Amino acid sequence: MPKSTNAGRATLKEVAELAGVSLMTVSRAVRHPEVLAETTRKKVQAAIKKLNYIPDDAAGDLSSRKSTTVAVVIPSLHFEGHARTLDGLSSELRKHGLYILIADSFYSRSEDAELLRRILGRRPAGLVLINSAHSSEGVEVLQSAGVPVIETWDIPANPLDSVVGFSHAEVGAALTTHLIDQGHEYITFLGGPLDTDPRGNERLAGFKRTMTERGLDASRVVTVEQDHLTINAGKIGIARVLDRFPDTTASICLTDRVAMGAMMECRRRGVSVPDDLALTGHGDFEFSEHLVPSLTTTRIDAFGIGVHAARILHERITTNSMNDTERHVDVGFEVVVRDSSQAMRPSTRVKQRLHD
Amino acid sequence: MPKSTNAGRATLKEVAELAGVSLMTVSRAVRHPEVLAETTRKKVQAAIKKLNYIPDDAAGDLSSRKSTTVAVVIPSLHFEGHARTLDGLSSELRKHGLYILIADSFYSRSEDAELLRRILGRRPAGLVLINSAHSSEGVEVLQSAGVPVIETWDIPANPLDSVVGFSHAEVGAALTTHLIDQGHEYITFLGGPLDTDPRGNERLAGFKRTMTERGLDASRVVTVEQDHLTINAGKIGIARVLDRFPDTTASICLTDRVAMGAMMECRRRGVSVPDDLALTGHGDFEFSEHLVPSLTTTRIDAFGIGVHAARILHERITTNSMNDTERHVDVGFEVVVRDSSQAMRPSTRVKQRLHD
DNA sequence: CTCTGTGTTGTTAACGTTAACAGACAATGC
DNA sequence: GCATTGTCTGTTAACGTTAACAACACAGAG
Repeated sequence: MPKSTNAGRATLKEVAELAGVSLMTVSRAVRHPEVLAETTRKKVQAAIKKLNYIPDDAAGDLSSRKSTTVAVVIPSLHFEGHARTLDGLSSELRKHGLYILIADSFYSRSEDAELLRRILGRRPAGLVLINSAHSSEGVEVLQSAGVPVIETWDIPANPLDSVVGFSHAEVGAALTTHLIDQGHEYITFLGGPLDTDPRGNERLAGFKRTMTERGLDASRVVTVEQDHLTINAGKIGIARVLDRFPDTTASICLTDRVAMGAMMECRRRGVSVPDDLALTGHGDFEFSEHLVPSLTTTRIDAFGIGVHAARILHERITTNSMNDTERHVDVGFEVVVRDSSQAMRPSTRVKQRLHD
Repeated sequence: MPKSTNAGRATLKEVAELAGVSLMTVSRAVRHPEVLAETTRKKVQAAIKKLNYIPDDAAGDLSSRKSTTVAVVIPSLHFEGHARTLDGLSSELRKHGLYILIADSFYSRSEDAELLRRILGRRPAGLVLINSAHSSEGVEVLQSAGVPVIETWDIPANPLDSVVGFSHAEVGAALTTHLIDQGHEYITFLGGPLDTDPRGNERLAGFKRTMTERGLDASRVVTVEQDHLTINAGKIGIARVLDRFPDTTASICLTDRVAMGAMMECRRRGVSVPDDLALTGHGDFEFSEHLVPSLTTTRIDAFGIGVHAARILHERITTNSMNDTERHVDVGFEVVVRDSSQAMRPSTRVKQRLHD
C-alpha cells in the first residue's frame, strides 16, 4: 500500500515510478496519449490501471491556470423548470469536461454576497445564475468576479453580463390577451408575495398593461403572503378571488402550481373550470396537461435555456473574444391553450363511464 | 491592476506585499484571525478588502490535504424527493464549509464507472449516492475510492459503506395491508419497467408477499414500458388495469406521479375514485394532498435523509473512527391515508356550488 | 559524414496555498 | 539578572499537477 497522504490514492509520481518513466510522460499518457510511442503508452497505461490512478483535477487546474468547474446559483430545486435547466447545462457542459458546482441560495438575501464569495473561492470558470436576484453587495462581488456570468430565466433591465431568458412581461401580456380574446372582461391576477418576486411582478405588469390597453379593469389583483408559488397558495388565493371579486370569469395564476391549487379548490367548491371560471398558469409543468381540465399555460424551453447558457459559457471561456451577437438570447415562450381557458369542446368533456 | 495570471484575482502574495507582512500572516488573517496582534490583523484585513481577495480553496485543499467538496450522484432532479434530499444535504454541509458537486447520472449504465472516476478526480471528501444503482465496474471504483460513500433512499442488501434509507418492501407491504384492511381483495399493482428499477421491484415484492400472506391473488401486476414513473405512465397504465383486470377495486401505483395520472384518467373515464377504484401512490409529492380526491401515499422524510447523510459524512470525515452505530440508518416512512383509498366521508365530498 | 528535422522523453519552475518549525521579542519567575 | 515562558510573525518545504523548454536518438538529405 502506498504511503501517500492523499487518502491512499495513487499520484503521478507513483505511476511514473512503477512504469519507469518521468512524471510528464504519465501526464501525457492521460491527456495526450497520441504523442507517446506505443510501447511507452502501453507501459504507462498498465501502471495507471494497476494503481487505479485518477488524476487530481484540482491540482491540474492550479497548475495549468484553467478551471473545470462552473458554479450554478439556483434559488430552489423544487421548481421543475430549474431542474430541467440544470439538466440542460449539465449535459452540455459535460461534453467539454466541465463540472457543476451547486449553490442553492434559497435563504436570506443578506447572506447573498457571502455565498457568492464562497463560491468564487472555488475559482469557477464561469457562473450561471438561475432565476436569481442579488443584493447590491452581491452584484458588486459578481462584477468583480473576473469570470463570465450568465443570468437565465429572465431578461433583466440591467444585465450583469450575458443573458439567456425571456420576457415575463410578455408572458403576462400574452395570457391576458388570450383570455380577453376568449371574451373575458373580469379577469383577476392571482400571485404570491410580489415584492420579493421581480419576475412575478413583471408578469403582473404585462397583465395590467394589456388590460388597460383593452379598456378593462386592471386593478383586480390578489396576492397570498404565506406560501410562495405553491399549490397551497393557489388554493388559498382562489378563495380570496372568489370572495373579493365574485364576478371574476377568468384568473391568471402566477405559475402552474398556483393554478393547480386554484383548480382543485374550485372543484372542491363546485365551481366549474372553465365554464364558471377560466384559469391559466405559467411554466407548463408535467402535471399541467394531465389535469382535468387540462391547464392553459406558457411553455418555456427550460432545458434549452441550460444548453444555451452552457454554449455561451463555453465559447466565452475558450475564446477570449466577447462575441456580442450571442450575449443576449431571448428564448421566447409559447402559449399552450388547453381546456382550462376555453369553452369545452365535447371531445374533451368528461367521457362516459367505461364499459357501457 | 495586478498582472496575476489568475484571472485578475488577487493572491495571498499580493495582499502580503500591500500589507507589508508575510504570506503566512495573511493566511492566518483569513483562517485564524484571533492569533494575530490586533494592529497586524487590521492592516491585513484592510489589504484584503482593498484587493478584493478571495482565497483559492482548491489550492488550500491541495496544500492542506483536505477537501471541501462532497460529490452527490443523483439520477434525476425531476423527482421532488431527490431535490429535497439535496436541500437537506446542502443546508447541513454548508455549516461545515463543504460544497456540493453534482453529478447527474441519468444516462446509460455503461458510462457509470467513467462518471464516477471523473467525479473522484475532484478529490471529494465523500460521496453521497441518491437512489442510484451501479454497474459492477462502478461498484469497484466506489470501493477503491478511499472516501466515505453514503447510499441513500434505500437499504440495499449489500451496502457499499454507510446507508441512510428505508425499506421499499415495507412500503409495498404497508400500502397493501392498508387496502386489504379497507376491504379490498382485487388489488392490482401498477408499476413502470421494473427490470431497471430495483426499488420499484422491492415494493412489488412487498405487495406480493402481503397478498399471498392474506390468501389473495398476488399476480395482478401491470407495467408500462414507455415512460418511467411519469404521470403519463399512470394514465396509460390505469387503462390497462381497467382493461385486463376489470374487477380491480384498488390499485397500488408505483409513485404519486403514476397515481395522479391514473386518477386523472379515471376522472376522464367517469370511474369514481375511491368508490369504483381506490388508489395509492408513494412519495407524498406536493400535489398529492391537494388532488381531489386527496391521495393516499407514503411519506418519506426526504430532507431528513439529506441531513442525516450530511451528519454521517461529516463525522466520518473529521473523526477517523468509524462509529458503527450510525453507519446504517433506517429513516422509516409513514402511510398517509387520504380520500383516494377510503370510503369518502361526507365532509370531503364535492361541496355544493359556491354562493347559492 | 555532417546537418537538419522529427519524434519522443526528461527537467525545471511554477500554480496558490498551508503545516511545521524557527526566530524575535517581551514579560514573568526566582 | 538570567533562564523560562508566551505571544506573535517569518521561513521553508511541501501538495499534485502542467507549461515551457531542453535533450536525445535517429532518419533522410545534401
